[in-house]
Amino acid sequence: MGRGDTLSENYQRIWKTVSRIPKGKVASYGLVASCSGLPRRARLVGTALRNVPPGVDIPWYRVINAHGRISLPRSSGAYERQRSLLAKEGILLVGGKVDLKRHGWKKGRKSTSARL
DNA sequence: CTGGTGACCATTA
DNA sequence: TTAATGGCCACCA
Repeated sequence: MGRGDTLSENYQRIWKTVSRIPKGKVASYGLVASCSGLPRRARLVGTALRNVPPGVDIPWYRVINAHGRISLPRSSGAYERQRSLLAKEGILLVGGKVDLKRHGWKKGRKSTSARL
């Protein structure tokens, strides 16, 4: 079987990584790229999320930019939709940004000590 | 083919 | 804080 880096395979890896982001957590495009074996390919993550097939359930809204901001036009309905879906999981935008210290996804880190 | 654009990012000024 | 720059590269006119 052809294993390599075709565009569709890269999308598959990206979608799989995004599906692993726990509820209540968020990850940056760059982190998703790295975790998918595609370092420095943050832009591809944006493209992959834009191309998620209809009907496929992927938590695309848990992906935001490295500054903790939503990477969609403020005036668009898409922005409000993402903000709403995040809020439903307890992730609120404070000053237009997500508190990454609290909601940033860290692979294999125990959430023992609670940060207030 | 070329050039512009974009759900990005780190660095520099 | 904002702005510019270079890297990355799929996609489209």
